[in-house]
Amino acid sequence: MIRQRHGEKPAAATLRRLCALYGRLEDASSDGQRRVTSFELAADLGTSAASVRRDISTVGELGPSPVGYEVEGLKRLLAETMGLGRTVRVCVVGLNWLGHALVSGGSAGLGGFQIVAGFDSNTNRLETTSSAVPLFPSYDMEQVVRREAVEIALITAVSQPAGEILGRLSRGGVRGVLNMTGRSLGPSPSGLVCNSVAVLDELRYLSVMLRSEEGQSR
Amino acid sequence: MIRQRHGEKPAAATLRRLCALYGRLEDASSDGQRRVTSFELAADLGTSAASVRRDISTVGELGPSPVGYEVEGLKRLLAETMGLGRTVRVCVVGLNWLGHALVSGGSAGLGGFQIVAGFDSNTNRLETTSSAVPLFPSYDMEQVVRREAVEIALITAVSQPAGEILGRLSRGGVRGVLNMTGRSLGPSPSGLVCNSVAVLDELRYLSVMLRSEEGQSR
DNA sequence: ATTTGTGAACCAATTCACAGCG
DNA sequence: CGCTGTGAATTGGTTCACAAAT
Repeated sequence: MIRQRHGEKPAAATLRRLCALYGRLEDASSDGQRRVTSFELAADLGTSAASVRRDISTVGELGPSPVGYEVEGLKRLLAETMGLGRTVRVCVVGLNWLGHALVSGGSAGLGGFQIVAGFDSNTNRLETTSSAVPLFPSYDMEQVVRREAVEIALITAVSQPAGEILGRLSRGGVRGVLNMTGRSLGPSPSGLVCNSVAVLDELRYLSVMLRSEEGQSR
Repeated sequence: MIRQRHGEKPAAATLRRLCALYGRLEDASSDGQRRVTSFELAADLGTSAASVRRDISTVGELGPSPVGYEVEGLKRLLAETMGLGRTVRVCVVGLNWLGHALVSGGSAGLGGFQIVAGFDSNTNRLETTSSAVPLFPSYDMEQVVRREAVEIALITAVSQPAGEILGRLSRGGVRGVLNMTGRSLGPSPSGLVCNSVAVLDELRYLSVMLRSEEGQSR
């Protein structure tokens, strides 16, 4: 009972939330949950129920019923329309504390994203780092990512010229980059999509929210 | 030449961007940069110059000049109006790969946020973990965070009842939580602000963006 | 010449409120 | 009843375009 939907592509903000929703469904699924209402999902995701329903409706519909969404069905619908669910090969660039943690943890807790290589320009560090995945010096990056068919790079640190690194990745066939350095990487080569997650910015935002609700009830 | 601004409080989206902007200014400052234009900032932050100017104008103004913003002045303005710049004491809850990396790295790279304690309910792990900060069992959480005056908790993992952990933190005086577990923590006790950063969701979003620009030019 | 600050116009996204259904 | 799906209304956010300043 999955009806695919009208051609209107979902807006950016909606896509982002649908990704979070998909994650929540994986959890619910592995917890053995069968059905889930828009209200429960909204509470978990920190949105409104109306928003959850609206988001889902942009991508398909599962038939109105007074009983909520069927977890597996909804998960499958999202996986199909958004191309999720398959395994994606990723690499880690920069073996500082974060990069080190990622490669030593292997791909545990990374869902369908599989770490297949780690890079650092400091060759000493390549030897002293314990890792669950093979490590390479940065000058081999282009060849290794091509050979290993890496789709996405997690960048945790860059020494000096970020453009150089992005170039190597792009030429090696990488198409997406997640910038975790907290600093700008400069302009991306065309064909390379670049996102960023900045823990530090998030902490700052949290701290200003605390400051601004100093006095009042809520 | 800092004129403080009208009482209209900045919108949420704007505040978030201003936090990122503040980070960029710290970088520029330590790189010895003197002045910076809205165009440069926009390129670094991935927004438009108009948006940068609008954001800044919600918080004050530094007098129009054909020469850009003075880095130190703007940084100071943001620090004052948003309460940034001071040192904030934080703790780490859960010593999995990420928590371990955070406590062993000390507060390096965390800007003005200082890690003062780590917690885990597994007492074995407390002994086997190398750390730059003192570690405690979870049942001491309430007392330790009170004693150490912790303002914000970074949660990297929870064993079973998340509500229990949030309760201890809140009773101990913690006012903000950054959820890095990738899973919902359930309802927060009142008075506890909870944000989340989900690397996995970000990776998913990146992967759907790649899929959806498979065929076309841009 | 350039770059800021800002009305005004525009576009996007969220919420409201309710019809429809099991 | 309780829950979904969705027009309509509303709120929020971004861009445009230009006056002011230097």
